[in-house]
Amino acid sequence: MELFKVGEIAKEVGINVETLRYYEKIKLMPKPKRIESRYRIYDVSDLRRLRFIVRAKELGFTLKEIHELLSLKIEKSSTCGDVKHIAEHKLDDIKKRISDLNSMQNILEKLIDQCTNEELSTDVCPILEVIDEKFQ
Amino acid sequence: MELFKVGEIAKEVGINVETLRYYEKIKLMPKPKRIESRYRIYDVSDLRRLRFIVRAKELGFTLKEIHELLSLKIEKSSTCGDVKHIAEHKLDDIKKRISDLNSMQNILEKLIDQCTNEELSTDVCPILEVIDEKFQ
DNA sequence: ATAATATCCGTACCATACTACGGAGTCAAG
DNA sequence: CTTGACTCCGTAGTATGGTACGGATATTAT
Repeated sequence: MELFKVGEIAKEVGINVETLRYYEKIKLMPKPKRIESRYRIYDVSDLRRLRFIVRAKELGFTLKEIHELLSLKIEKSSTCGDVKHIAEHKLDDIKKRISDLNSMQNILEKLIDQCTNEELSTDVCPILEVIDEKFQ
Repeated sequence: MELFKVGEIAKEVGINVETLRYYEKIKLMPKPKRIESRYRIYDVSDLRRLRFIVRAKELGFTLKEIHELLSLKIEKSSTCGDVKHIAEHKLDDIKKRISDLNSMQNILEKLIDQCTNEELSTDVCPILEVIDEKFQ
């Protein structure tokens, strides 16, 4: 069983120690076990959770949203409906994000292609075509 | 030709007037024309740009990144290579985002399905499987 | 065994992205 | 023709998500 001190796990995921303490403070990360010296000790499940947090942040989710995503689990039969409801909401949001990112991808590919072919300049913003694809 | 006062265009895209003034201050939005009273007057191209900004923000891009995306245009042949380079970078980032969001989508769909079938509880976080998909 | 490095904690500071305030001028409706 | 809503501007305050500081212990390397 692999264990990490705070500096080790922080380095592993590319954040710094203070940030990890901050995540603990706001309850995004659970309080870890301590050894006699009061040093924090993390295990692989902490590493997994932390990796998710870091990547979800890069994907543009707020810490609050990440917390909600991590809370999506069926703990008692009574909360099953709630979980489903929230998950459907998140799913909807994610589908829209994917769709809009796909539009951006298309535009960027077109733009790169134009650049490659040394086409003549335009004074417009190609990226704004994303909006044209989306609205009307 | 449709024209808007600051309050009208702000309402149209769902931000408030101060935010729009802020975007102008940081040069994310261009300085608009003024009528005699010094009131700002916006047109449809401003609306288009503003809609892009708002959605890109929701997608998790910072205002700086949005500025870069909006600056991606071929103005002189000399900048063509630069534009291509930046666009390729952005494209790469966007592709990775889409891929990870797809993972999340799969997990959420599975979770919703489990909820629908009233399956038994688990004390784990289903969403963390996203990480398992990514790191072998 | 002692120096360098890591961790502890609380608190203060920082950047980004707004949001509110307040006094003055402008415009539109009754 | 005035009253209420809108806009002007600068400046100050707020929320989120960290980052830095600094003195005290703990651990590790030489």
